[in-house]
Amino acid sequence: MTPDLTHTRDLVDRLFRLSAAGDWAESLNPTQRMALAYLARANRFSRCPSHVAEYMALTRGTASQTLKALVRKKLICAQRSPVDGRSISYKVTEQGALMMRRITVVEQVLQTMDTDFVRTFNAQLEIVLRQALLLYGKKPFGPCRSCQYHEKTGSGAHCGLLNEPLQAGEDQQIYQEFAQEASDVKVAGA
Amino acid sequence: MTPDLTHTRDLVDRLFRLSAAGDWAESLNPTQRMALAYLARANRFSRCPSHVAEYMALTRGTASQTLKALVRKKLICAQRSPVDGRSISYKVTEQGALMMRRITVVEQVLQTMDTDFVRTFNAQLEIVLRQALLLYGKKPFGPCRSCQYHEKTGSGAHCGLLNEPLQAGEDQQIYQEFAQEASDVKVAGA
DNA sequence: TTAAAGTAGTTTCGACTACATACTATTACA
DNA sequence: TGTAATAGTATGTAGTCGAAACTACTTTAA
Repeated sequence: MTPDLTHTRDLVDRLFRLSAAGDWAESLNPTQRMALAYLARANRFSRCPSHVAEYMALTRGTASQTLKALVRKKLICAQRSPVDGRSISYKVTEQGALMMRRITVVEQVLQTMDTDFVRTFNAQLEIVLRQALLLYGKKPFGPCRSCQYHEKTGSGAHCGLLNEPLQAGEDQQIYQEFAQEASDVKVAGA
Repeated sequence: MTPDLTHTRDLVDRLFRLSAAGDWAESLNPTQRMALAYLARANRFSRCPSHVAEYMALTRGTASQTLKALVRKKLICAQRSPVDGRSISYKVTEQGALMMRRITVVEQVLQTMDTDFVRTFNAQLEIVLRQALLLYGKKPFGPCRSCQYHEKTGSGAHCGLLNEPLQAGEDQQIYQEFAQEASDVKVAGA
């Protein structure tokens, strides 16, 4: 019997909505929370409005609005790029970082579960998301370190795409220009 | 190494948002789509505003608004209960049913994947969702048929909780008063 | 070298989600 | 028979969301 795909879709929807409803917090709605969480995890090349939009599957206009709301609440602050006059990068403030310490619903649920189970669940979600991104012509994301342009140097690391040296710890952050090595790509259904 | 729970949460969020963005359709936003999909799958005892609210993890007020929007668009219609003067049940119109035929993003993605993979993914999502519902004191849902109050009779089936006979096919629909048998509950991490 | 095309971000508009809160009908129960 | 519980709704505030139009830079190519 083929599985009911509508049911699977339903499960994803409900899990998200349950978590969204539970994570509404004092003046921080699910959208704002996700944008803030992204900024807190993205490296310094990936914190522009268009990156947030791409990551959250929003239009640039919508992302711009949400970012403005976060600035109003002093959870992030804007920094103009010295290189490109059009570009703006957002940085999470201390207040914003503090906000991210709260444990969310999904995390709380997963804490009660077996480590192996979580690992498998994670891997499966990644496969499905990767496939979805592929189907929709969107860029994959990942930690800088596992990008094919990541180069180890004597003292630290270097980005071969932007030709920029990387600071310590930066290679663990999410990177927009991420390009996965072919050998790393997992095959669905394995 | 313990898995990164924040990352898992992120994956759920992104998968949902990607699917939500892709499924925006002519005058039908993701919330309305989900409410309509629920009504299309719920049995006749489970199509009230409060049921929709419970299922979608919304307040009754918000559910009421969304339902009103669907009525405006003639995708559902209201039916007052003859038994309880407070209660209203919504029914999907033909136009609404037609709208539900469209294949959604997640379904499209899963179609490209291995059947066994989808089955496993499904089971895992169910385990996580069940745990989340439990943690938040929410009711589990399921097809009428697998409810502990479901009783087979000679000609068809009967609901032992509401003491109502069930019509043909009705036992495949989603049921709000669902009570799962203890032996059916899957254990996480298996 | 400058005009056209492209890119980054913003603004505005209209429709709507979402919560909280307060409110109106019922219906249940003590 | 009155209070409590339940079902649904209205209202107000905040903010999401896409579409489209717009500003201000940057790249490209003639």
